[in-house]
Amino acid sequence: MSSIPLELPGALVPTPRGRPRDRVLATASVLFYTVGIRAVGIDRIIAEAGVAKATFYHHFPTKDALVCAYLTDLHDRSASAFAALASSVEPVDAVLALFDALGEFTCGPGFRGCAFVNAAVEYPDPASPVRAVVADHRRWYADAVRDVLVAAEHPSPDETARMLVMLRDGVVIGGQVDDPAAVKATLRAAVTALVAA
Amino acid sequence: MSSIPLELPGALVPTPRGRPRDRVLATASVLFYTVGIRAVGIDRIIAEAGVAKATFYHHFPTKDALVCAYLTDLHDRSASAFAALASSVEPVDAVLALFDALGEFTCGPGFRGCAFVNAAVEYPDPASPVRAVVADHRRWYADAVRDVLVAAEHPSPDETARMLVMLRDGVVIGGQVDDPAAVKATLRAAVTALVAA
DNA sequence: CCCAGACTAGACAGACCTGTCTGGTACTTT
DNA sequence: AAAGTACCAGACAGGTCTGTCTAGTCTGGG
Repeated sequence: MSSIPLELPGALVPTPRGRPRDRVLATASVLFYTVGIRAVGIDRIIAEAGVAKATFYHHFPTKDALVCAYLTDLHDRSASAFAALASSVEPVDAVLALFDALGEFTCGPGFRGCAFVNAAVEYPDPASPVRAVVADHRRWYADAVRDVLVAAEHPSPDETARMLVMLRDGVVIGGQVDDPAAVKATLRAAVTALVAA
Repeated sequence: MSSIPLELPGALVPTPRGRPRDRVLATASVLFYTVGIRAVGIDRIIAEAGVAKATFYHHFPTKDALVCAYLTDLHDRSASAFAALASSVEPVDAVLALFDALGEFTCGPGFRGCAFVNAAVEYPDPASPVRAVVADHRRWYADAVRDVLVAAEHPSPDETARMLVMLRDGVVIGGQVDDPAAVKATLRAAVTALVAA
């Protein structure tokens, strides 16, 4: 999920400087997103963050806790970006603006899909704490899209929001696995079709 | 991808009996899909398949080769199921029938999303052989949906097919991460909206 | 000054990973 | 009968994983 820009850690957390905990989180965010969560070990994270292992385990009790912190941090920044973009345009234009931004985002350098979906794939157990963070994020996103439609006085905001969430997921997967430019080209027609329905 | 039933190995390959190579492939298919590819080691696969390690490496040179075989096998069965379903109804009804089946599929027991998308998430490098199998499958699926629309004499089969692929990806993700029943309920409205557009 | 807490470096345990290799059994084909 | 092949069991190598632990350094507040 996370819908809009600010989902890509690499583009947002380029500073590996600061306090050790922040360095770990920033380094882990980039590595988890670009390489995968299971594919990155603690040793690599602490080496690239320039932090001792004991310091890492002082701030994060387990690797899974770091994964949760990574996703929670990303959610906070995504929600801020969403709110900023949605409030910067007229309510009627907000949906199109948000999905235009999504199309640009998927075509950006280093795009590797939705960090939350990817995390869910790597954590198949729905009872996992990581999945709880993912579920929270997805609930927020669905509600946020619905609120935008309500503000635009759309006649059926609930069902349309659910369809737009589906579309967003499809765009993110297509941009990750297929050709992002082709996905972006198809996106606008699909949005207008669903909003008009 | 893989659109329709027959993507879930567990429901299709319940027989761990047969020749050793088939036992390995059947066991690996279930484990890869339900637990994840990186999360399952060779030792577990050969133990559950009842096969010696040397026999495994006699049939599959590496684990990645087994992953490719798993996806290729799944693609073959998915394509057969797709063709069977598409040819069993009138061309005009084929799209709805296919997406109805998809909705049922996502609500089925043990549904864990699209095996090809999940594999792509676990193999971030687009140059990986696994990603090549995934890309082939996705090309096939997009073409197959387009062909169905052409047979139904849809006025814009190409763009509509691209939108329907997006929708399919969204449905699969939603069914995997959110509530499958809710996704299924939204699906039909989205299909009709996109096909009518 | 003193001391608590954050930090560093790095060894260590115990488990797991992929892939190789040895040695032996059983079946099938020539 | 002989040979080749498919299969079995399991040790082994070399590496990686998470997480713990020891031991020592640095810094800021009282």
